[in-house]
Amino acid sequence: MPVRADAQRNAARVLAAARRAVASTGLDVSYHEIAREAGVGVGTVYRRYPERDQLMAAVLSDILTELTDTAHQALNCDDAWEGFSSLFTSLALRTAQNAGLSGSLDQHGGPAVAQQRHELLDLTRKVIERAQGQGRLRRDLAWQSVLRLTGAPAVQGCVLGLEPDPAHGHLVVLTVLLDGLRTD
Amino acid sequence: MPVRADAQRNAARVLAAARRAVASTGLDVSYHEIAREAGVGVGTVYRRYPERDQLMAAVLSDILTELTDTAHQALNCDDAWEGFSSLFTSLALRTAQNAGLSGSLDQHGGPAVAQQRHELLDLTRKVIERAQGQGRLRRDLAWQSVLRLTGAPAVQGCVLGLEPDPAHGHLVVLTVLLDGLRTD
DNA sequence: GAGGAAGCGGACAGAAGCTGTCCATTTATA
DNA sequence: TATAAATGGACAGCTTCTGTCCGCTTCCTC
Repeated sequence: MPVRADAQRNAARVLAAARRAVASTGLDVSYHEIAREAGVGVGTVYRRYPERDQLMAAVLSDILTELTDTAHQALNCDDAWEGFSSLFTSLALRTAQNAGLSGSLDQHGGPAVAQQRHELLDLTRKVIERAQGQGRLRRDLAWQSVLRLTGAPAVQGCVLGLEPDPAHGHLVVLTVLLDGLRTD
Repeated sequence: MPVRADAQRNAARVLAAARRAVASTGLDVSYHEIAREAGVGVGTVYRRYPERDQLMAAVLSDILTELTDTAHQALNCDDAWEGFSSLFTSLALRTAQNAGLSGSLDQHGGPAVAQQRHELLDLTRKVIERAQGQGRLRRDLAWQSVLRLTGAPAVQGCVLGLEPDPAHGHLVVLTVLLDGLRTD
Protein backbone atom coordinates (compact mmCIF):
# COMPACT_ATOMS: atom_id res chain seq x y z
CA MET A 1 0.00 0.00 0.00
CA PRO A 2 1.34 3.41 -0.99
CA VAL A 3 1.70 6.33 1.40
CA ARG A 4 -1.68 7.83 2.12
CA ALA A 5 -2.41 11.26 0.67
CA ASP A 6 -3.25 12.87 4.01
CA ALA A 7 -0.08 11.49 5.53
CA GLN A 8 1.99 13.09 2.78
CA ARG A 9 0.16 16.39 3.22
CA ASN A 10 0.74 16.38 6.94
CA ALA A 11 4.40 15.50 6.55
CA ALA A 12 4.89 18.60 4.43
CA ARG A 13 2.95 20.73 6.90
CA VAL A 14 5.01 19.48 9.81
CA LEU A 15 8.31 20.17 8.08
CA ALA A 16 7.25 23.67 7.08
CA ALA A 17 5.97 24.37 10.58
CA ALA A 18 9.19 23.04 12.09
CA ARG A 19 11.23 25.39 9.91
CA ARG A 20 9.17 28.36 11.00
CA ALA A 21 9.22 27.30 14.64
CA VAL A 22 12.97 26.67 14.69
CA ALA A 23 13.54 30.02 13.02
CA SER A 24 11.55 31.96 15.56
CA THR A 25 12.13 29.99 18.74
CA GLY A 26 15.36 28.07 18.24
CA LEU A 27 16.44 24.46 18.12
CA ASP A 28 14.90 23.74 21.50
CA VAL A 29 11.39 24.47 20.30
CA SER A 30 8.83 22.09 21.82
CA TYR A 31 6.98 19.42 19.84
CA HIS A 32 3.70 20.90 21.01
CA GLU A 33 4.55 24.26 19.48
CA ILE A 34 5.47 22.67 16.17
CA ALA A 35 2.22 20.70 16.20
CA ARG A 36 0.20 23.84 16.97
CA GLU A 37 1.99 25.74 14.20
CA ALA A 38 1.32 22.89 11.76
CA GLY A 39 -2.30 22.50 12.83
CA VAL A 40 -1.89 18.82 13.69
CA GLY A 41 -1.80 16.83 16.92
CA VAL A 42 1.44 16.20 18.81
CA GLY A 43 1.10 12.51 18.11
CA THR A 44 1.50 13.16 14.41
CA VAL A 45 4.76 15.01 14.91
CA TYR A 46 6.13 12.33 17.25
CA ARG A 47 5.13 9.57 14.80
CA ARG A 48 6.95 11.31 11.95
CA TYR A 49 10.06 12.18 13.97
CA PRO A 50 10.42 9.92 17.02
CA GLU A 51 13.86 11.41 17.69
CA ARG A 52 14.46 15.12 17.93
CA ASP A 53 17.62 14.75 15.87
CA GLN A 54 15.65 13.41 12.94
CA LEU A 55 13.44 16.49 12.97
CA MET A 56 16.39 18.85 13.17
CA ALA A 57 18.20 16.99 10.41
CA ALA A 58 15.16 17.40 8.17
CA VAL A 59 14.94 21.11 8.89
CA LEU A 60 18.63 21.74 8.38
CA SER A 61 18.77 19.67 5.24
CA ASP A 62 15.91 21.69 3.82
CA ILE A 63 17.74 24.95 4.46
CA LEU A 64 21.06 23.65 3.16
CA THR A 65 19.49 22.46 -0.07
CA GLU A 66 18.14 25.92 -0.79
CA LEU A 67 21.47 27.57 -0.05
CA THR A 68 23.47 25.13 -2.13
CA ASP A 69 21.31 26.09 -5.11
CA THR A 70 22.12 29.73 -4.53
CA ALA A 71 25.82 28.98 -4.19
CA HIS A 72 25.89 27.16 -7.52
CA GLN A 73 24.26 30.13 -9.21
CA ALA A 74 26.81 32.45 -7.61
CA LEU A 75 29.71 30.39 -8.92
CA ASN A 76 28.26 30.39 -12.43
CA CYS A 77 27.83 34.17 -12.38
CA ASP A 78 30.23 35.88 -14.80
CA ASP A 79 31.01 38.79 -12.52
CA ALA A 80 32.81 37.44 -9.44
CA TRP A 81 31.76 40.36 -7.24
CA GLU A 82 28.15 40.09 -8.26
CA GLY A 83 28.20 36.36 -7.54
CA PHE A 84 29.81 36.92 -4.17
CA SER A 85 27.50 39.70 -3.08
CA SER A 86 24.37 37.79 -4.06
CA LEU A 87 25.47 34.69 -2.16
CA PHE A 88 26.54 36.82 0.78
CA THR A 89 23.14 38.48 0.82
CA SER A 90 21.30 35.17 0.65
CA LEU A 91 23.36 33.70 3.47
CA ALA A 92 22.86 36.78 5.57
CA LEU A 93 19.11 36.93 5.10
CA ARG A 94 18.79 33.22 5.73
CA THR A 95 20.85 33.55 8.89
CA ALA A 96 18.70 36.45 10.02
CA GLN A 97 15.58 34.35 9.50
CA ASN A 98 17.11 31.52 11.49
CA ALA A 99 18.72 33.41 14.31
CA GLY A 100 17.72 30.58 16.63
CA LEU A 101 20.10 28.16 14.93
CA SER A 102 23.30 30.05 15.71
CA GLY A 103 26.15 27.66 15.28
CA SER A 104 24.59 24.49 16.60
CA LEU A 105 24.55 22.73 13.27
CA ASP A 106 27.33 20.42 14.33
CA GLN A 107 25.46 18.71 17.11
CA HIS A 108 22.54 17.77 14.90
CA GLY A 109 21.89 16.16 11.58
CA GLY A 110 24.34 13.30 11.43
CA PRO A 111 26.68 12.46 8.54
CA ALA A 112 24.24 13.18 5.71
CA VAL A 113 23.66 16.75 6.81
CA ALA A 114 27.35 17.15 7.60
CA GLN A 115 28.16 16.16 4.02
CA GLN A 116 25.63 18.65 2.66
CA ARG A 117 27.09 21.35 4.83
CA HIS A 118 30.63 20.52 3.75
CA GLU A 119 29.61 20.82 0.12
CA LEU A 120 28.04 24.22 0.69
CA LEU A 121 31.08 25.44 2.63
CA ASP A 122 33.33 24.37 -0.23
CA LEU A 123 31.23 26.20 -2.79
CA THR A 124 31.18 29.29 -0.63
CA ARG A 125 34.95 29.24 -0.24
CA LYS A 126 35.32 29.10 -4.02
CA VAL A 127 32.96 32.04 -4.51
CA ILE A 128 34.89 34.13 -2.01
CA GLU A 129 38.33 33.23 -3.31
CA ARG A 130 37.31 33.88 -6.89
CA ALA A 131 36.18 37.40 -5.97
CA GLN A 132 39.42 37.94 -4.06
CA GLY A 133 41.43 36.58 -7.00
CA GLN A 134 39.84 39.13 -9.28
CA GLY A 135 40.72 41.90 -6.86
CA ARG A 136 37.11 42.83 -6.22
CA LEU A 137 36.94 41.65 -2.63
CA ARG A 138 39.45 42.76 0.02
CA ARG A 139 42.16 40.16 0.53
CA ASP A 140 43.04 40.88 4.16
CA LEU A 141 40.31 38.60 5.44
CA ALA A 142 40.33 34.82 5.43
CA TRP A 143 37.35 33.27 3.69
CA GLN A 144 36.09 32.01 7.05
CA SER A 145 36.08 35.53 8.42
CA VAL A 146 34.16 36.79 5.42
CA LEU A 147 31.69 33.98 5.86
CA ARG A 148 31.20 34.76 9.50
CA LEU A 149 30.20 38.28 8.57
CA THR A 150 27.03 36.89 7.08
CA GLY A 151 25.81 36.51 10.64
CA ALA A 152 26.05 40.22 11.32
CA PRO A 153 22.72 41.34 9.85
CA ALA A 154 20.95 38.90 12.14
CA VAL A 155 20.98 41.66 14.74
CA GLN A 156 17.70 41.86 16.63
CA GLY A 157 18.30 44.99 18.69
CA CYS A 158 20.87 46.97 20.60
CA VAL A 159 21.52 47.95 24.19
CA LEU A 160 19.91 51.30 23.56
CA GLY A 161 16.54 49.71 22.97
CA LEU A 162 15.94 51.04 19.49
CA GLU A 163 13.10 49.15 17.87
CA PRO A 164 14.62 46.31 15.81
CA ASP A 165 13.24 47.21 12.37
CA PRO A 166 14.07 43.83 10.85
CA ALA A 167 12.58 44.80 7.49
CA HIS A 168 15.17 47.47 6.64
CA GLY A 169 17.73 46.85 9.37
CA HIS A 170 19.24 43.84 7.65
CA LEU A 171 19.57 45.74 4.41
CA VAL A 172 21.41 48.65 6.00
CA VAL A 173 23.89 46.30 7.65
CA LEU A 174 24.33 44.46 4.36
CA THR A 175 24.96 47.68 2.45
CA VAL A 176 27.58 48.92 4.86
CA LEU A 177 29.27 45.53 5.10
CA LEU A 178 29.47 45.16 1.32
CA ASP A 179 30.83 48.71 1.03
CA GLY A 180 33.41 47.79 3.62
CA LEU A 181 34.29 44.60 1.75
CA ARG A 182 34.61 45.75 -1.86
CA THR A 183 37.87 47.16 -3.09
CA ASP A 184 36.68 49.39 -5.91
CA MET B 1 20.12 52.16 62.15
CA PRO B 2 22.39 52.22 59.07
CA VAL B 3 22.46 49.54 56.37
CA ARG B 4 24.34 46.51 57.62
CA ALA B 5 27.70 45.77 56.04
CA ASP B 6 26.79 42.27 54.90
CA ALA B 7 23.60 43.56 53.33
CA GLN B 8 25.58 46.10 51.31
CA ARG B 9 28.07 43.46 50.24
CA ASN B 10 25.32 41.14 49.13
CA ALA B 11 23.49 43.89 47.27
CA ALA B 12 26.59 44.51 45.17
CA ARG B 13 27.07 40.80 44.58
CA VAL B 14 23.49 40.36 43.45
CA LEU B 15 23.62 43.26 41.02
CA ALA B 16 26.89 42.04 39.50
CA ALA B 17 25.53 38.51 39.23
CA ALA B 18 22.32 39.78 37.67
CA ARG B 19 24.31 41.64 35.01
CA ARG B 20 26.29 38.55 34.15
CA ALA B 21 23.21 36.35 34.18
CA VAL B 22 21.16 38.71 32.02
CA ALA B 23 24.06 38.99 29.59
CA SER B 24 24.42 35.27 29.14
CA THR B 25 20.85 34.04 29.54
CA GLY B 26 18.62 37.01 28.76
CA LEU B 27 16.02 39.07 30.55
CA ASP B 28 14.01 36.00 31.47
CA VAL B 29 16.80 34.56 33.61
CA SER B 30 15.45 32.89 36.75
CA TYR B 31 15.94 34.27 40.24
CA HIS B 32 17.50 30.98 41.28
CA GLU B 33 20.18 31.29 38.64
CA ILE B 34 21.02 34.81 39.73
CA ALA B 35 21.20 33.68 43.36
CA ARG B 36 23.48 30.76 42.42
CA GLU B 37 25.69 33.09 40.39
CA ALA B 38 25.86 35.54 43.29
CA GLY B 39 26.48 32.85 45.87
CA VAL B 40 23.48 33.84 47.99
CA GLY B 41 20.09 32.30 48.70
CA VAL B 42 17.06 33.04 46.54
CA GLY B 43 15.41 34.73 49.48
CA THR B 44 18.09 37.40 49.43
CA VAL B 45 17.47 38.22 45.79
CA TYR B 46 13.70 38.33 46.28
CA ARG B 47 14.07 40.55 49.35
CA ARG B 48 16.24 43.02 47.42
CA TYR B 49 14.09 43.03 44.28
CA PRO B 50 10.53 41.89 45.05
CA GLU B 51 9.50 42.81 41.50
CA ARG B 52 11.33 41.59 38.45
CA ASP B 53 11.10 45.05 36.93
CA GLN B 54 13.09 46.53 39.79
CA LEU B 55 15.89 44.08 39.15
CA MET B 56 15.93 44.75 35.43
CA ALA B 57 15.84 48.48 36.01
CA ALA B 58 18.91 48.20 38.23
CA VAL B 59 20.78 46.15 35.64
CA LEU B 60 19.88 48.45 32.77
CA SER B 61 20.67 51.57 34.74
CA ASP B 62 24.09 50.15 35.53
CA ILE B 63 24.84 49.53 31.87
CA LEU B 64 23.47 52.90 30.77
CA THR B 65 25.62 54.74 33.28
CA GLU B 66 28.76 53.16 31.88
CA LEU B 67 27.80 53.96 28.32
CA THR B 68 26.86 57.56 29.08
CA ASP B 69 30.37 58.05 30.41
CA THR B 70 31.82 56.74 27.18
CA ALA B 71 29.53 58.97 25.12
CA HIS B 72 30.65 62.08 26.99
CA GLN B 73 34.27 61.20 26.31
CA ALA B 74 33.46 60.70 22.63
CA LEU B 75 31.84 64.11 22.36
CA ASN B 76 34.85 65.75 24.00
CA CYS B 77 37.27 64.07 21.60
CA ASP B 78 38.85 66.59 19.19
CA ASP B 79 38.70 64.30 16.16
CA ALA B 80 35.05 63.67 15.34
CA TRP B 81 35.75 60.38 13.57
CA GLU B 82 37.86 59.09 16.41
CA GLY B 83 35.13 59.98 18.87
CA PHE B 84 32.50 58.32 16.77
CA SER B 85 34.43 55.13 16.15
CA SER B 86 35.34 54.69 19.81
CA LEU B 87 31.72 55.17 20.92
CA PHE B 88 30.53 52.89 18.14
CA THR B 89 32.99 50.24 19.26
CA SER B 90 31.94 50.52 22.89
CA LEU B 91 28.27 50.27 22.02
CA ALA B 92 28.90 47.32 19.76
CA LEU B 93 30.95 45.38 22.29
CA ARG B 94 28.46 46.12 25.04
CA THR B 95 25.64 44.95 22.83
CA ALA B 96 27.55 41.80 22.01
CA GLN B 97 28.04 41.12 25.71
CA ASN B 98 24.35 41.64 26.34
CA ALA B 99 22.86 39.88 23.38
CA GLY B 100 20.09 38.66 25.65
CA LEU B 101 18.71 42.16 26.07
CA SER B 102 17.90 42.78 22.41
CA GLY B 103 15.48 45.62 22.21
CA SER B 104 13.40 44.96 25.28
CA LEU B 105 14.60 48.01 27.15
CA ASP B 106 11.30 49.74 26.70
CA GLN B 107 9.24 47.26 28.67
CA HIS B 108 11.45 47.52 31.72
CA GLY B 109 12.96 50.14 33.91
CA GLY B 110 10.27 52.75 34.29
CA PRO B 111 10.68 56.51 33.82
CA ALA B 112 14.09 56.84 35.51
CA VAL B 113 15.74 54.39 33.17
CA ALA B 114 13.85 55.85 30.23
CA GLN B 115 15.28 59.25 31.07
CA GLN B 116 18.82 57.81 31.30
CA ARG B 117 18.34 56.12 27.97
CA HIS B 118 17.01 59.28 26.37
CA GLU B 119 20.08 61.16 27.54
CA LEU B 120 22.41 58.55 26.08
CA LEU B 121 20.52 58.51 22.80
CA ASP B 122 20.82 62.28 22.58
CA LEU B 123 24.56 62.20 23.18
CA THR B 124 24.97 59.47 20.61
CA ARG B 125 23.02 61.42 18.00
CA LYS B 126 25.33 64.39 18.58
CA VAL B 127 28.45 62.26 18.17
CA ILE B 128 27.14 60.81 14.91
CA GLU B 129 25.96 64.11 13.46
CA ARG B 130 29.22 65.82 14.34
CA ALA B 131 31.19 63.20 12.43
CA GLN B 132 28.80 63.51 9.50
CA GLY B 133 29.08 67.30 9.64
CA GLN B 134 32.85 67.04 9.32
CA GLY B 135 32.44 64.78 6.31
CA ARG B 136 34.18 61.87 7.98
CA LEU B 137 31.13 59.63 8.28
CA ARG B 138 28.89 58.80 5.31
CA ARG B 139 25.84 61.00 5.21
CA ASP B 140 23.43 58.67 3.43
CA LEU B 141 22.41 56.99 6.67
CA ALA B 142 20.15 58.44 9.36
CA TRP B 143 21.73 58.52 12.80
CA GLN B 144 19.26 55.85 13.93
CA SER B 145 20.43 53.54 11.17
CA VAL B 146 24.04 54.08 12.14
CA LEU B 147 23.15 53.37 15.73
CA ARG B 148 21.38 50.19 14.83
CA LEU B 149 24.54 48.95 13.18
CA THR B 150 26.12 48.65 16.59
CA GLY B 151 24.02 45.55 17.03
CA ALA B 152 25.65 43.81 14.10
CA PRO B 153 28.79 42.48 15.82
CA ALA B 154 26.57 40.68 18.33
CA VAL B 155 26.46 37.82 15.85
CA GLN B 156 26.71 34.47 17.58
CA GLY B 157 26.92 32.17 14.58
CA CYS B 158 25.65 31.56 11.08
CA VAL B 159 23.51 29.01 9.29
CA LEU B 160 26.61 27.25 8.07
CA GLY B 161 27.55 26.22 11.58
CA LEU B 162 30.94 27.87 11.71
CA GLU B 163 32.18 28.06 15.27
CA PRO B 164 31.20 31.51 16.65
CA ASP B 165 34.65 32.81 17.58
CA PRO B 166 33.31 35.68 19.71
CA ALA B 167 36.81 36.80 20.64
CA HIS B 168 37.85 37.94 17.16
CA GLY B 169 34.52 37.77 15.35
CA HIS B 170 33.26 41.02 16.81
CA LEU B 171 36.43 42.80 15.82
CA VAL B 172 36.26 41.67 12.22
CA VAL B 173 32.68 42.84 11.90
CA LEU B 174 33.63 46.14 13.51
CA THR B 175 36.55 46.67 11.15
CA VAL B 176 34.49 46.02 8.06
CA LEU B 177 31.59 48.12 9.30
CA LEU B 178 33.83 51.08 10.11
CA ASP B 179 35.54 50.75 6.71
CA GLY B 180 32.11 50.79 5.13
CA LEU B 181 31.09 53.83 7.16
CA ARG B 182 34.06 56.17 6.78
CA THR B 183 34.31 58.45 3.81
CA ASP B 184 38.05 58.92 3.51
C1' DG C 1 30.83 40.33 75.09
C1' DA C 2 25.91 40.11 75.47
C1' DG C 3 21.44 41.11 73.65
C1' DG C 4 18.46 42.13 70.05
C1' DA C 5 17.34 43.37 65.53
C1' DA C 6 18.30 42.79 60.74
C1' DG C 7 19.49 39.77 57.31
C1' DC C 8 20.27 35.20 55.46
C1' DG C 9 19.64 30.59 53.24
C1' DG C 10 17.25 27.16 51.38
C1' DA C 11 13.33 23.88 51.91
C1' DC C 12 8.94 23.76 50.15
C1' DA C 13 4.27 24.16 47.92
C1' DG C 14 2.05 25.44 43.88
C1' DA C 15 2.04 26.65 38.98
C1' DA C 16 3.50 26.07 34.39
C1' DG C 17 5.18 23.77 30.57
C1' DC C 18 7.36 19.84 28.23
C1' DT C 19 7.90 14.87 26.89
C1' DG C 20 6.22 10.81 25.17
C1' DT C 21 2.32 7.34 25.14
C1' DC C 22 -2.06 5.43 24.18
C1' DC C 23 -6.44 4.60 22.18
C1' DA C 24 -11.07 5.97 20.48
C1' DT C 25 -12.15 8.17 16.32
C1' DT C 26 -11.54 9.68 11.63
C1' DT C 27 -10.05 9.15 6.87
C1' DA C 28 -8.18 7.21 2.64
C1' DT C 29 -7.96 3.38 -0.26
C1' DA C 30 -9.38 -1.06 -2.41
C1' DT D 1 -18.54 -0.75 2.26
C1' DA D 2 -14.72 -2.92 4.74
C1' DT D 3 -10.34 -2.38 6.51
C1' DA D 4 -6.08 -0.72 7.76
C1' DA D 5 -3.55 3.41 8.25
C1' DA D 6 -3.33 7.78 10.32
C1' DT D 7 -4.92 11.15 13.48
C1' DG D 8 -5.68 14.13 17.63
C1' DG D 9 -5.40 15.23 22.05
C1' DA D 10 -6.00 13.66 26.92
C1' DC D 11 -2.95 12.24 30.28
C1' DA D 12 0.80 10.81 33.55
C1' DG D 13 5.27 11.86 34.93
C1' DC D 14 8.95 14.96 35.02
C1' DT D 15 11.51 19.29 35.22
C1' DT D 16 11.90 24.00 36.28
C1' DC D 17 10.30 28.23 37.87
C1' DT D 18 8.08 31.46 41.37
C1' DG D 19 7.44 33.25 45.74
C1' DT D 20 7.02 32.38 50.83
C1' DC D 21 8.30 31.18 55.33
C1' DC D 22 10.97 30.30 59.32
C1' DG D 23 14.97 28.60 62.00
C1' DC D 24 19.58 30.17 62.07
C1' DT D 25 23.48 33.51 61.49
C1' DT D 26 25.63 37.91 61.39
C1' DC D 27 26.16 42.54 62.58
C1' DC D 28 25.69 46.56 65.45
C1' DT D 29 25.12 48.84 69.91
C1' DC D 30 25.85 49.51 74.50
